[in-house]
This record gives sequence, structure tokens and C-alpha cells, in this order.
Amino acid sequence: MTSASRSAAIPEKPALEGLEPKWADIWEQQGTYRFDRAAALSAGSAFSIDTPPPTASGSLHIGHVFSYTHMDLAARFHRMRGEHIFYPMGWDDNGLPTERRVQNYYGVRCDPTLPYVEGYVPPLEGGDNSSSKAADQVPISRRNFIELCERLTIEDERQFEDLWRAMGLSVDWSLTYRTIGVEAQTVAQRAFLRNLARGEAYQAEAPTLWDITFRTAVAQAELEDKEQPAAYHAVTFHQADGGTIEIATTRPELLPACVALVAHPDDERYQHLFGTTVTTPLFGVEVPIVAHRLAQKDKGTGIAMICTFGDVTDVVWWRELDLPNRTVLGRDGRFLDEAPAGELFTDAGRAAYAELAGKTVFSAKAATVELLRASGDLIGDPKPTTHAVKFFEKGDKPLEIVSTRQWYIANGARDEKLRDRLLDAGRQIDFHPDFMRVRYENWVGGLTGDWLISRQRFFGVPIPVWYHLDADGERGDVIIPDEHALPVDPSTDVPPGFTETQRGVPGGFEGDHDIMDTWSTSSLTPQIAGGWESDPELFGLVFPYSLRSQGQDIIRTWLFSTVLRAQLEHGSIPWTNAGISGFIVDPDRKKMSKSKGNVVTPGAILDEHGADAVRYWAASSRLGTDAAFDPQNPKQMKIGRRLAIKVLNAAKFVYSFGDGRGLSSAAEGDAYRNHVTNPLDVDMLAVLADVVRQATTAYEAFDHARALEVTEQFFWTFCDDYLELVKERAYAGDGSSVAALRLAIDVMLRLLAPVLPFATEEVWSWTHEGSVHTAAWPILEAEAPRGLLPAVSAALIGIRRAKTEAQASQKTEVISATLAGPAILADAADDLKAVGRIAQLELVESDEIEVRSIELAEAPA
RNA sequence: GGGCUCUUAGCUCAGUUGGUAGAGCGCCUCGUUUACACCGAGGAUGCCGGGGGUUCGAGUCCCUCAGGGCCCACCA
Repeated sequence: MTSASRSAAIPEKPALEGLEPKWADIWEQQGTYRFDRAAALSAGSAFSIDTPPPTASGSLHIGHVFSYTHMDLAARFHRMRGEHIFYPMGWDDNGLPTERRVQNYYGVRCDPTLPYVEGYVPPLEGGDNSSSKAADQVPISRRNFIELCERLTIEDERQFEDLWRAMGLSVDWSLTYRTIGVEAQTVAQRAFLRNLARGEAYQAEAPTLWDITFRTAVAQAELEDKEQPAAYHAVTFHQADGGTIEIATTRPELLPACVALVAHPDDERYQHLFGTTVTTPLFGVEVPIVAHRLAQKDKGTGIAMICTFGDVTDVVWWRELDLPNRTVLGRDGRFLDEAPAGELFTDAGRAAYAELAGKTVFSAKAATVELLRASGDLIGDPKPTTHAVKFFEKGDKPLEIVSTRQWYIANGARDEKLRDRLLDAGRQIDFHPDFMRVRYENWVGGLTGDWLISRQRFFGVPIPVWYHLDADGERGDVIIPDEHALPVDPSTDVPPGFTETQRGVPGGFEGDHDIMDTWSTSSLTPQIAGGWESDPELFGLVFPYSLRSQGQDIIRTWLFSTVLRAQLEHGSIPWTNAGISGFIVDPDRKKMSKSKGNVVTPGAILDEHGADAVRYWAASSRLGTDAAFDPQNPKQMKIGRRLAIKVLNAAKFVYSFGDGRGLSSAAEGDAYRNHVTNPLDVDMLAVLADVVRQATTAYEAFDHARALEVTEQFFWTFCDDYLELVKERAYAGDGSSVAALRLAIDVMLRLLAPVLPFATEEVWSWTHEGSVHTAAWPILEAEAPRGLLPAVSAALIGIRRAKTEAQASQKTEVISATLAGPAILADAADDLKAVGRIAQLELVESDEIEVRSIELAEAPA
């Protein structure tokens, strides 16, 4: 250990510029953030982090930086505490967002019926929403499509990684995973097969929320309400005795799918009608009038038509009242050529339906209104209104409900025991802040159906099953792969005991065409990153994880589904702590989102202000608290930047008082502290010891904002008051002050290292070997503070005020001054005289600290 | 309609078990000092959303009202 390798030269004019690439490179070379598995094994524990894999095809916004910084602060604190940090990074690259991006970027779309083309060159490179219309997209084979997905996500992921490195995330980049990767596919399929074996996964034919654009089923958790214009249409149904019943509907086009009218059981207006029938207008189908508690007396006319299926309430009625299914909408969102209830229609009804067949919902509605008007069954004009309609969160058209066969995983919605287990698991997890648990509990308690996991898409983890085909070519029993054969793609792989020639042949087999929902893979991130089954030693070390860090918007999806999978597979919670970050809102307190167009991308912000400054901004917000961000006026960034620059300068100043040799262990610190004898120096360290205790307690509770606040507050007092008070002594070579300054800077650098990793590392490198980020978290033993430092600070402010009021320079000599204050001030009288340039200082004992009199020398000419 | 959360200085926010209202930014004044001009020093600024209650004492606890935000439910 030579002195040359021990420290870098202290620059003449320290600056933040250039620190990020410099230290990112060194950290990578030195493996500063590598998970030390051997050490973790011998310690028998690790601090493991379940990292949110960002959607690789999406763009990052400032909210990501916010939430990922919070996670990194915890990682860095625990690392410095000597824990072994397992901090992987994942990319969520499977699923619809990637497919959509690939379609636009390359101008293609997937057509699974087409053959694979070797060396395929897409028509476009770098397209976006505007440059690629769906109609112009070139159809290509599934395999070609997936290859393009792979190509683009790898490119996107590289850019993400660059950004995370620039931000100083202390991720172990050798632990990167992809949700489309082989390991992830294996884990997702294995977990699914185990769910299947235990009866937790099952297939069912049921009304399903269906996106007509993407032509896939979607899950409850992916729904989003959007306000849509609509109109109430008053329509008459006919009673056998010639009477009529008026209903109001916003979806008159679903009249051919009407299976009943429904009113509330307590509604006197309709009680006498329950059990009777009416015929539908236009189609003449006889439907019953039924009672159900979900019917609302005050909506419309209080009696509604039940159609298969206009909305999720229809599904409930249909199921609970055991009504027939007369679906009229196809998977493409158009009316079927033949209505399933067609045989019930009158001749006129069949003619009316012919007008609707093949039309979209929009056109069919217009056609139906015309027909109703002609038949006299429409009362008055439609009344415009707006109402909330369910959309797929990534879709542009309202969801329809169609009957399809899908895969489900039990999630407690229909199983009280499982629901209780999930609620209990939620109570075992420490949420930060605690109230976020309520959101989880609300979601669990409000689930209305099991989790639909199959998607009729292409780029994702295939459902790993085949089906026997009977003599008629109809699907029979499920064929399951061996776990050791995973991952499998049933559309190209052959099930055990079959040959490829039997594919699609009666008596042979057929692969399941569907893939799994993205969340059914990402709900297994702890298992994927932790080597579940593939590396039991590692898994035993990291699972359950120490921390899950994520945004509050995905509690119902990612957090819930992860708890569910861990509960089903391991009977365990997936992590002991869940840190939930708030949203970033714009100056009008609106949540930032792509659709509002107020998203701020982090690249330019990082370039302009520097990573430490941006991290400071993120760190000043507590978990669970929304933070306002005004890109026009990024004040918070400036404050962090100022702090980082001050750290550089203050440390340089402190190190200028000696040989710059630092302290790398608590033991050295103790030895160093033996030199600290001056009462003011002792008291400063005592105050600092308190700060260390508070910051430590705060970080232990994932309260990084509090830790930063107390540290920063002390740091500024240290710079503005203490440093000024003792610098004359330090210049003179006083050992007590120099030792105290060094020790304090070393402690503060470590306290600030999680927030300002670049500036603190730069300073640390001037006087230490090794990284501040693997240095020990400071522990300062000290007596309780005597109150000397704050008293002297107050006295100093009084002296400065006197000079300011005299409009004199702070440098002005003071001939004599009388200072009132506690007796303890006498312990720092010499320092006060030095900093105030006071020739004669008289102290008067008093509870109040004030300058009683002051005589300034003439200002120098 | 239900749940959670927030409302403190012009702005962004702290305020631990109840004990004299805080910080930063911005603003005003001063300062050209050998750590720092991406600087330093000093100063002003409050019906703590409204109204009740508990208490010797409430920003803090309870009730209530109002207004933001988020989530869920609400498609007739």
C-alpha cells in the first residue's frame, strides 16, 4: 500500500463535470457493486432486492428515476452496513408493448400462417406511431416477428442500462435478466405447470374482456376507465297484452343479444312483472323479466335490458340468473354473420339482423337506431351523456365481452381461504409507508374473478401444453411437458411420445397457441433472478427477498401477483419489505402520463444537472409521497447540485490543512479522535454523533428523506459556522481542530454517499484507497452534546448581524465587543474572537445570546 | 357511492410521544474574503383549509364540513 496508490491528487478546482463516466467505469472495472456470493454464504444472509423490470419498449420518464433512486438509496445504505447486496436488474421485454413498438419500428405485423423467411429484412427501421399505419404493415411469420422483437429489445435495453449507469444505480450488472429470456421462460412455465398440477391453474370457457384491436383477452388488473360520450336511447319492449315497457340503453345495437329485462327486487313499479315475459323490439324474441339486487332503481327507467354481453354487470346477471348466451359480437369487434339467436327471431327480425351483420359496433348502433325509429320503438331522440367505459390500459377502443376459452390462475376471488392467506401475507410484509398495505387489501378484497393469464398474442412465454386431437380433430386432454424439457414452444416443439407429422392430424396433437400475460412472468421476478430450482443455494440465500421497490400504480398488478405466486408456490411472502414510491406530478398536480403529454424524459435532465443533483431531488421525497416536478423551473435539482459542489469544496478545504490522510475504519477514527481536545471540536463531534444516529435510524426505516435532511442540515452548519470558527486554529496547525475536521468530513461523506455517490466517491478517492460505497457506515461514539456548537453559532450570527447592520464587510476589525450568553461560550471565546476579528471580547452571562455592544474599526480604505 | 391520502410562508416541503411555528427556493439588504461567484453574510414573510370538541395547553388527538390527488365500484 504505497502512498501513490492510496490517494489521487486533489484538483485545483474540483467540479462535478466528468465524474459520472469516470466513476461508472471504475465501479464497473473494480466490481464495486458485485454480489459477493461466497461472503454472503459464509455470513448466511444477503440483502436482496426485487427490482422492477422496466418495460424495455417503453420510454423512461422522470418517475422511473425517482423510484429507482429510492431503491438504490436502500441498497447503498445496506451495502455500507456490511450486508451482501443482491441487486439484479431486469428488463420486461415480453408482451404487447414490445409487439406494438416492433410493428411501428419495422413496419411489420405478425401473421402466424406465413412461413419463416431466412435473413428477412424489414421494410422500415426506426419508425414510430406516425410513420407506420397498421394497414401498411407487412405481414411476416411468427418466428420472423419474434426475431425482430428480440433485436429491438436488446437495443432498447442497452440504452436503458446506459441511463441507469449514468444515474449511478449500484446494480450488479452481471445479474441482469429478461422476462423473455430462457431462464424467465423456464421459470414461468415451471410455475404454471405446478399451478396446473395443484389445480390452481385451469381452463374455462367464459365471457372474457376482449380487446378488438389487439384481438386478445385482457385481465381485470389491466383495465382502465375512460370517459366516453354516449347516449341514452329510450326503447319499448312489448307485453303479450299489448302493453309496453320502456327501458333506457346506451347500447341499442345489442338488442339482438338481449336475454332478459331486469329490475331491483324491491322496486314496486316492476314487482308485478317479475316472472312475466316481453318481446324485444325489431327481433321479437320473448325474454323474461327478472329481479336482481344489482339493478338500480334510479338509473334510466329502473329496468334494464340484459345482453350477452354489454358490460361486466351483464356477465354477473347472466351467470347468477342462469340466462342463455346470445352473443352477437365477434372477436374482430364486428357483428357475426349469423346471430346465434337467429332461429328465435321473427322474419322481420332476421331481416333487421341482416342490416347489422358484419358491421362494427359504431355502425350497427346507427343502423339499429334507424330501424327502431322506423318501427316506432324508439321514444324521442337519444339523450347524449358521458360515462366511464372499460378500456384495456394500452388500448384505444372500448373493450367488448366475448365468450372464449382461456387459462386462469386462482387468485382468491372465488376462494375465501386463499384470499385470507393473501391478506395474511400482506400483513407479514412491512409496507413503506404502511398505509400502502390498504391498497393491496382493497384490491384483494375487491377481486371479482380469477386471474386470466392467457393472451392471444405472439411475443411472450408460450402456455406450455399440447392437446390430444380426437378422431374428429377436436381438442381432447392436455399433454404436459417434462419440467426438464422447459422452456418449450408448443407450436414448434413436439410433445413426448409424438412426432412432428402428427401435429394437427386427427388422433395426433395440437399445441396451445396462446402466450402468457406479461404479469404472469413478472410476478416471478424473485424466482427468475434468484435461481429458483436452477440454483437452490442462491435461492435459499436471497428468498424471501429483503426489499421490493416499486411505484404505487402497480400494487394491483405486480405487487399483488408476486405475493400470489409466492404464496401458491412457496407458501411464503416474497419479500419482507415493500417500498412504494409516489408519483411525479406536474406543477398543476396532475400525474405525469404519456396520454397527458406532460412526461419528462430523464436524459436531458441528467445531462443538465448531473446525476447527484437528480438523485438529491428524488431522495428529498419520502416513500409514498407524490413529488411535484416542474421541468421549466427545476429548483430542487439546483439545490442538490449546490450541495454536491459544496461537498467537493469543503472537503478540499479540510484536506488542505494537512497531509490528507483519511480514516478508513472506525478504529482509526477512534484513534484520530484522541487528538480532539478543544471543547468546541468535541461538541461538534457530539452533535455529529447524534446526526449519525438519526440518519441511521431513518435509513433503517427506509426514510431516506429524513436521513438526508438531518445530514444536510448539519453539513451546512458545519460549513457556515464551525469551519469558519476553527479555520484560524487549523491554519495555525492546531491538532484538535484538524483531527475533528477530518473525522467530520469522513463521517459526512459516508452519510451522504447513498444520495451523492459521484461527488462523495470523488472526494473519498483523494484521501482513501477503496470506494466510499464499500466503506463502513459510520458509527460515532460520543458524550451527549453540551450545546456549545449551537450557542457559538448563535453568537457568531449576532456578531455578523452587527456588522451587516453597520453595512460593513465581515472582514471588518472589531475593537471591542460585549457578548451576552451562557457561560459555556467561554470555552470557544478564542474561536469567536478569531472569526469575528475581535480584539477584545467581554462575555456576560445570560440566558439570551446577544451582542450587547460592539465597536467596529474604520473600514479599510 | 366506498377506501386511502393530502391541505403549514409567494413556491416546494419538514414538523417524531400534544409544550413558544421551521428549512430550502424566491424576495430585500449587505459583502469582491486565499474552500467555494455554480459564492458568502444578514433580514422580512404564517387565522398551520373552515367549524366544533378533548386538554392547563392542539399544526399535532377526536368529530364535522370544504377542496385537491390516487385507487376501487358505478356503463341501463
